[in-house]
Amino acid sequence: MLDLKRIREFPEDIRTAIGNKNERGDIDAVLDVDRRRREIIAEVEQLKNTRNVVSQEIARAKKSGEDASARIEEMKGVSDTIKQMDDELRACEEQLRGLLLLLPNTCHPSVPVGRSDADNVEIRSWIPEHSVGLNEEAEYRLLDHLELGKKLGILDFDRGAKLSGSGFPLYTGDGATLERALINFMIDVHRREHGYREVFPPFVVNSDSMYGTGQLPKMTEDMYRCADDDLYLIPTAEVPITNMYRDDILDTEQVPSYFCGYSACFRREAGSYGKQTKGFLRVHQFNKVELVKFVRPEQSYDELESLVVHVENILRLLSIPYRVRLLCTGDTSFSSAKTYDLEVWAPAEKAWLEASSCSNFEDFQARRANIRWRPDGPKSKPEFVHTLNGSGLATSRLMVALLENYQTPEGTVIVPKALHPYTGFTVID
RNA sequence: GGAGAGGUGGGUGAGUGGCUGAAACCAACGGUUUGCUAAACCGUCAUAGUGGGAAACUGCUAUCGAGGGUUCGAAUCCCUCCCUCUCCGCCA
Repeated sequence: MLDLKRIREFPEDIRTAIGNKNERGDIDAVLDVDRRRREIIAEVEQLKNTRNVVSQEIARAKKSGEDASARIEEMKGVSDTIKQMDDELRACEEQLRGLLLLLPNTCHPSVPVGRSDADNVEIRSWIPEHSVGLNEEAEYRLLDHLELGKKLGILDFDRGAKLSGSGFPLYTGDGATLERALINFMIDVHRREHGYREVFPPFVVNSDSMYGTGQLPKMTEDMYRCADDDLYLIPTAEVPITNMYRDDILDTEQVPSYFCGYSACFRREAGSYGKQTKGFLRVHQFNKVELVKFVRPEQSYDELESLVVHVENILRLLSIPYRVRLLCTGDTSFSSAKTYDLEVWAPAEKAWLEASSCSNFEDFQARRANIRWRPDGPKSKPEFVHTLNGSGLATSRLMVALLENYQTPEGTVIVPKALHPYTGFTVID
């Protein structure tokens, strides 16, 4: 949610910023409703003041045995008017909130203005020595992850589809173990090396939580919902972890706080059939380790840089080629002010696959979820924190890159060294 | 699923129609005292909206789980909903 005062003060800037994001938002409506709202407030509060004062007089009069019936009669009318105006005010505020919830975050000035993926900017890349197929052809035909999965008996998309539908992967044997190893490995690195506190969140949340991080009201179509209980399956652990502190005021020393957590992630991916749907490239359920930070506003951009480095570190430890891209305004998501994507190289696909997205939301989510802190000790006035998160990382795309990069000419897959303590085996054959 | 209890400020917890934005205690913060630590004492100690002011600050309004009702006036009475806890049943 954007700051209403800021919209009042700089409506043109906001309009431009929203346009740059390929979004729309009715700034005029916001300003109109807000003006109307403040008019009503001025009037109704005057009346309430009168009512309070006169009620005191009535109390006093009654105590001393005077007749107060004239004033009581008068206040009946005042109360009725107040009731009407309160209704009108509530309607205004609901309308205003509805409008504000639909406005996207604005991008940071360092984000390049652009319309699509083509305008994203590569920041850096990292290619380990053993990599094949990035610039040169491999000496043998590379199998893609589907072929490898089938050949090695570690992925069974057909049976996954039988159980749940397409896009619900089934891992079997060493594939299941490898998946679990990846998750544990990543969490351990983040908690041991990078200073994140581990949480294991619920995988379903209520609608307040979904509003808090910005999935609702715009992304309704993309979420699985348990209608009987009005609960939603989380699309990312970002939702429960960020909402841990919804409606809270954090102490000075609680900021910054860093959390990492595993969750299964559920996405309906409505309307995306036909693109890149094979195997792991687009699924309805996947596993992800998420990083979430609650930080001091003035440090949030430094925190974004370190967040990206933490994710990169996982890929380096696994020795998987990747590149970091800064998303342009048009490609930056609704809630984000600045986003870096990390893409892993899949040599058989000959494609970069998005495996992580690291974003600074500034105070956009904090404002929606009402997450504040006291910047300067217990007496100081609460301010909104800045929130950030990044996938650290999603295993589905990572698994594709891992299998394809670590395959041998014989069609087996070497397990990266870093995972050996977690798998207990060093090769999948 | 059945039965019951309860939701008040950072915490505990008083408060059944007006003098209660809310006692008291604890925690926290500032200070006094004190060889040091501790103790004692004094003071401060919610949030939001809206207006005035350059600002420090200040007026008003709202808020005792949420919403509605009764009333001149509601933390307090009535209704609906939500949540938490306990016991029983069922189950991993």
